[in-house]
Amino acid sequence: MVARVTVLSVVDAIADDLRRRVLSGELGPGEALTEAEVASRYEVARATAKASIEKLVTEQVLVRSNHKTARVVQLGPDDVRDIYRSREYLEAEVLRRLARDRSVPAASREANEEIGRLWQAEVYDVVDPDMRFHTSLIDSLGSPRTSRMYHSLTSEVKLCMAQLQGSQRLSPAIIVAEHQRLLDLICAGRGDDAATLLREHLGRARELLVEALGGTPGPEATLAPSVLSDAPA
Amino acid sequence: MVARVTVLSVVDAIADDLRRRVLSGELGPGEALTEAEVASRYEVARATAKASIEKLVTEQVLVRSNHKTARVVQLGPDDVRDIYRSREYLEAEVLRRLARDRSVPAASREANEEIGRLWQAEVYDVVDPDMRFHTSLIDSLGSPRTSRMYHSLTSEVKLCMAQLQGSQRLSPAIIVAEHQRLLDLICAGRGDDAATLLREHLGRARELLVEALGGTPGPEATLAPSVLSDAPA
DNA sequence: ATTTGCTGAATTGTTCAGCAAGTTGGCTGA
DNA sequence: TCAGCCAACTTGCTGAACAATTCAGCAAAT
Repeated sequence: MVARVTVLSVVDAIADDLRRRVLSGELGPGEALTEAEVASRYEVARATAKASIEKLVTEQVLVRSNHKTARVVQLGPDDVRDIYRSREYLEAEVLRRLARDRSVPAASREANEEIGRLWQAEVYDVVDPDMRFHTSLIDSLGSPRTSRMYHSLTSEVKLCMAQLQGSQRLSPAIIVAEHQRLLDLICAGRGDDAATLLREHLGRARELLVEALGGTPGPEATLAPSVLSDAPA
Repeated sequence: MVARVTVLSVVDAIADDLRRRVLSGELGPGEALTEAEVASRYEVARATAKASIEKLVTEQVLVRSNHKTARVVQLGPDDVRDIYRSREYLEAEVLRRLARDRSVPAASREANEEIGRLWQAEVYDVVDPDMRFHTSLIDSLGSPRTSRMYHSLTSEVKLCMAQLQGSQRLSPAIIVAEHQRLLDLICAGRGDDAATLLREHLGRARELLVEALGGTPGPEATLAPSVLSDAPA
């Protein structure tokens, strides 16, 4: 095994900082970022600033068309629906595969326990460990490309969160219970039921986000949470 | 509908041409591409060449680490397995969704018919319409992000093909039959069976590729092609 | 014989100044 | 009111330059 250290180029370092500022809400949706501004703020040449901006454009953190100045991406209701639909597609099949092998990732268990621990703390931020729960499911497959695809979605989810700070959150109690139920279904080899529960789980979060963004709720009726019950298959 | 023309920047045009040269096999795996070479070949400034190269690096067509010269990516057996596994994950769930709605995309039908048409031609290239068959299944969902994720995989599949020109191909007859069967299963609402057949279909192509790349075949036994029969569910 | 250190060529990372082309927003004149 | 025009700003690209890094080869030291 080769030991690896990461040497950040200036371009990467600036891109990282800009990404952080967008994700933290310091740069709001639609905000303009000219190359000259970035260059002077970080005291680098315009070419360097340009490269950083273009990197974030390919990551979909910024948007820009020819000869126009880059802006922080603005996610609308349709984007949120699409992001969550794509999450469902990928994650559902992963759950089926895990259920087939009855393989419950330890990292997922731990992430869910963490949500449970900070459940009754004064201020809790459930987003981060929640994300870890889902990504650890994906990552447990050991498929770099699948993980990479899912990562591009989670980064957009984080962007959603950043763009509606202060909106009401889902109850951590429900989240923890559903996560646990997902793991149980995997352990029981019930892939279809896990996929169905995942649809409800993600669907609820999605509709909350869509509503918070001012969109009208989707047409699909909330499914009866049949698989949440403990009735044997 | 507004008429749209796409104005390619110089950077994009060069990136497109380099990509074409890699995919056509003109640039073999591991081949070096220095910024100065690209700059002089296309008669542009080095900064422009650099941007083109970096674009292809983010697309995974080229690879490069800090201060090293970019090289055409070399896909090994593990890469091929990972690419096809990821394809399976994404495409299997899409088939289930399509089957749920019994929605058979017209474009997929057409793409498969095209494979059938050039089946007995002197020289046939089945790769392109085959790709179209699969992508049209994904695209029929109308989810930009799902399509984008799948596209990143198909471009790597094309790269595989480019890197082993002359290896034996699968029989077009079998491909057409299995594609048709997939569409039939979708039409019949048998999502699970479609997903299973897809696993076999992609698995066979994958093992052929892995073998051609000198890897040892994977451990999984070939499944009995039960769903290929016409027995009712 | 293997390691170490040096050196020079090649390559990348970044800067700077500048020009052409495109966009934006405000002003003018009908 | 509003189309058209102009000026300021911004991006796309260039060419040259310099610093930092990699790499291969070779000599010296262990």
